[in-house]
Amino acid sequence: MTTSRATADDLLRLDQQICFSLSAASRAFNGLYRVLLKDLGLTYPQYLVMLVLWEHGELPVKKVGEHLRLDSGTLSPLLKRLEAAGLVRRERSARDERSVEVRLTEKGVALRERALQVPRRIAAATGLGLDDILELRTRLDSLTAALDTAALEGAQDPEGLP
Amino acid sequence: MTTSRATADDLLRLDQQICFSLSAASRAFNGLYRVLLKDLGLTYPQYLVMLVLWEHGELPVKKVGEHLRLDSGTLSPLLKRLEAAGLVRRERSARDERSVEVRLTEKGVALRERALQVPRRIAAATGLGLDDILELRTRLDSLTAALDTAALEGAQDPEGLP
DNA sequence: CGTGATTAAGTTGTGTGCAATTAAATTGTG
DNA sequence: CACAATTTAATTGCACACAACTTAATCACG
Repeated sequence: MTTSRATADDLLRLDQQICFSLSAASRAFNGLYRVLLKDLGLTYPQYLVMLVLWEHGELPVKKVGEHLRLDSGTLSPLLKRLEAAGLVRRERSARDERSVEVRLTEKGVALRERALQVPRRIAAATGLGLDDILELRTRLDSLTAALDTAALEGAQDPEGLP
Repeated sequence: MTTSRATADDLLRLDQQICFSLSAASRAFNGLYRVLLKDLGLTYPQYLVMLVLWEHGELPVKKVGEHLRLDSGTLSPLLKRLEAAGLVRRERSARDERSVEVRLTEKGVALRERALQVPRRIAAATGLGLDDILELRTRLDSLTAALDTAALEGAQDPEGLP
């Protein structure tokens, strides 16, 4: 037990650095988006929803959730706020009354024009070139896929390791 | 107006991919930690606090917040929960009665032994080698620094761009 | 010494994020 | 057709994050 103590300690310290770095980066992004989106009256998750709607026009709540990996527990109140802000309308689908269609209002469509400047500012703030950004995105996506797989597998102890 | 439309559209789509990738990765990590930490009875932010305390032993709330970039609005209730779980004690400093010292209990110290296995599982789940992990950490840290600087500068429109 | 500025925690309010549950509609199957 | 299983939103409850504010203690400076 004493023999592997030093290594385990190192891992614990390393882990602190890794998980901290990730959550710090995430919150730093969030903070910058908060500043940039303040004028638009949007939060960062609300902006993500609007991006999806700007691209697809009209979608059931379910599809919005699939695009963003968010469930109805998060989306329902968020969409209510967007509706209260006059940016979207929610209507029960006539074809399938379980489903609720989310549709942009004129005001919601119009907001897109003002949002067009956001990505440029974000890109500038990262201090990274387009290639670096794309590479980072690729890395993050494969990391996400790996983490999801591990979580689904119940996160058993990795086999074959001491 | 029509001339730059396509480019701005592309940027908006690109932005969707980048910001989504980051928040998705962050939440995927969170989800895996949730699974791994369930046995320990800790949430991910609580685990971060415990890591800091395991390394430093005893710290005022202020210092914990500096290590993790969290303010008292987040830490006060979190520390109360850790105290209710019997993992830490909070005591007003005798030297400076504005300050509250957070100290591990015996139970809190003991929990460290069970936490030692977490980083190994996380590392295994990422599917990355130690070098890749360290490089990713470096990238994320510099990204965080850049984003913080931009946010502090009020996120003015980047100069010299159309 | 006294008073205004500063600092440290805590509190309040808003907005996610997610698990668990509920309610309603649809689908599949005998 | 009837009825169980599934699907879709919504709701509830808990735990962050963070802004804005409050309270209490300390500091700084005349």
